[in-house]
Amino acid sequence: MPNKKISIEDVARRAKVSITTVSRVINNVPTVSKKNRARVEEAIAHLKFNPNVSAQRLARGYNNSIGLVMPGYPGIFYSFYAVELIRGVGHACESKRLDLVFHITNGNNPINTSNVGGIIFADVIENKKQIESAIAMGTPCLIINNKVDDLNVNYIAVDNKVGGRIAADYLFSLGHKKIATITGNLNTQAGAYRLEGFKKFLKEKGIDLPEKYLYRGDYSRRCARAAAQAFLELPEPPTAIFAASDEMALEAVTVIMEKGLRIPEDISIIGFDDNPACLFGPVALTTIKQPLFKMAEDSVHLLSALITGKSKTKKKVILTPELVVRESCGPCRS
Amino acid sequence: MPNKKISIEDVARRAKVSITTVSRVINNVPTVSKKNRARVEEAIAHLKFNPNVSAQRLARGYNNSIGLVMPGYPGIFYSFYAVELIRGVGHACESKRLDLVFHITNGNNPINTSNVGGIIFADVIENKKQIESAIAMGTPCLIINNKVDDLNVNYIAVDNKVGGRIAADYLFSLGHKKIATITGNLNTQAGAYRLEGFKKFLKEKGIDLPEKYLYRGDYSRRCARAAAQAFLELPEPPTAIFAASDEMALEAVTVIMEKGLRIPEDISIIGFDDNPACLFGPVALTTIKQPLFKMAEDSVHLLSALITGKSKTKKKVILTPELVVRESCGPCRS
DNA sequence: CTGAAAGCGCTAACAA
DNA sequence: TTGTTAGCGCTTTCAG
Repeated sequence: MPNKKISIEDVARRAKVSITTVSRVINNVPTVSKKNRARVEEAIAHLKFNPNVSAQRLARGYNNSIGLVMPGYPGIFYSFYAVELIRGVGHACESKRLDLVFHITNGNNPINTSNVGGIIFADVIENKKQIESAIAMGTPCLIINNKVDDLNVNYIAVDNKVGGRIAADYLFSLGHKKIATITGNLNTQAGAYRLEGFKKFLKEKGIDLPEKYLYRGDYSRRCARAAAQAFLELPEPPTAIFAASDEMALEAVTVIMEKGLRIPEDISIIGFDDNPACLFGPVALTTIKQPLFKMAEDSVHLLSALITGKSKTKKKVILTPELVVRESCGPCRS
Repeated sequence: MPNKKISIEDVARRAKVSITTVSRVINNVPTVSKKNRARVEEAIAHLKFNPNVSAQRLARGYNNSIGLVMPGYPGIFYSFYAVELIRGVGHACESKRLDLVFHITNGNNPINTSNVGGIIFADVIENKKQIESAIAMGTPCLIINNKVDDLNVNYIAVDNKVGGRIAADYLFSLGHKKIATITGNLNTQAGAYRLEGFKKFLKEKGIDLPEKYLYRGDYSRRCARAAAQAFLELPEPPTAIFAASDEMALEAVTVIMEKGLRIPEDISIIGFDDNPACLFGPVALTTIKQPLFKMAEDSVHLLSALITGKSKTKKKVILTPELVVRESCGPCRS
């Protein structure tokens, strides 16, 4: 079960140098003669030597691998959100040659921080103590997509309130007054803030958001379907709908078209995310774009700087989402 | 940048025992007196001690973490396939308290096997040498969803030929003769085998699969859309379509309904995967189910047994996919 | 049931 | 430019 054990010593013996020299070659330390370097490289190649990472980490006293902690609630993996983060963090780690240690958490299992240099928390759901304890251990932490100001921790988040606001603003500018929304999971900050920004703008314009136009969803297609059906059965159906995710918007589109209504002529619909799936289906979806992939990549770079000590101060980055106009919204006709 | 350093020694000091005893407590070695165990546990809790994983691994000479290597071609993360594997492997590792080291590979970057106990390769695309070299290093390897008999390596795969066959059989049993298919990426074994099984069955029944009914896709919605459009424009459109993934099937459904045709009355369609998304949309999708999540979980268990030496022999597991009948296929009417 | 001591494979002063 | 040596924090014989 242990791996074959070709150690730095074997390499040193074959190259007829000290292990220090081998170590220098491994670590690209310049002060090695051309001749010795060549010999060492030959030996490494010949023996198919790979340094023992555990030994390196132990000796160095630090560890540059990155932990990614993903909340494990049902359905999260079917969200564009989760996939983009995994993809972004994964690619960034690969290109920086950092090990990515992936965890799915239920919020309770404590994380042994000793085998990662830092941790990226993808959203915060029921696992604040986890974060607190990681911070207490002195591990650099970074939270994605949640403003967590009370913990004094690094975060990169999108301004979801502004996102909700932009959606409302756009629909309003098109002349809509009867505007409904399918929210995300309101236990997530994203869900709650999008609704908040959305509602606030409407209120400023003197538009009411009655209960019947407010469907509390959870980002799932199931909810979106139920919501859309409910809206359409209303005596006064909305003329526009804001869905807190593209997935939900797409499902609403399907329901609406099943009923024989047209988009955007009869109903306008706007999503959130800028999921590539927006481009497919019967109508290209207008949406609010949030740079998930980039956030994920940036997180790795930032955390990496924190781990290596290149960056010392707490970073709090807020990105602004933007409107992407496609075909699913049109002027209000009624 | 290094973590705070509370070591086993600090714990020993506080508990007034030797570090050996502390080690025993950490590792649940039974031969520790109740009294000492309690003292050590108190000290561990008080000091918030976490064993240094790198030191443990170095001392033990092995490492029970699991590497998951995912091919990095564009679009893979938008597949149900990839997500299910990540989810399944992730959950299994979490429940076995194994570290999961996640890699996205382009096939070239060699993998340093020294920091994982074993590796799961999620499919094999252009990275056979990687696998070979991991095997050569003595690292237990397991391949998901590819029969790779020439490498004498462990695998868990679904029988894709049978899957394709089941699809053809079902459509044929419904009376269809004009059957088209949208294939997956034919560079993947899954894509190629599904087509092969599908074609073979048809041939056995004396049914031809003309070029016009064969669209070489890549699992993307884009392809599916193009394929469906092409089929519908044919002078003699097919009465049934087999799509090599549910995603593609779903997109085809959308296209077909956009044209005003009904499913399954005008065209039957069957997918592959049993993606939960099958249940949504205008018509519940009939599909071929493959147990991706379970395969992923099983992979972890199997690999773990291989790593710890509990299992010695090569395992080659072939799972059979099964038909899931829902609403998208009906009898041939023409 | 307990502890002393010898490494695990590597890095990083320090000396040469 | 090189090599010697002392650890990094833990596990694991081996005595006691």
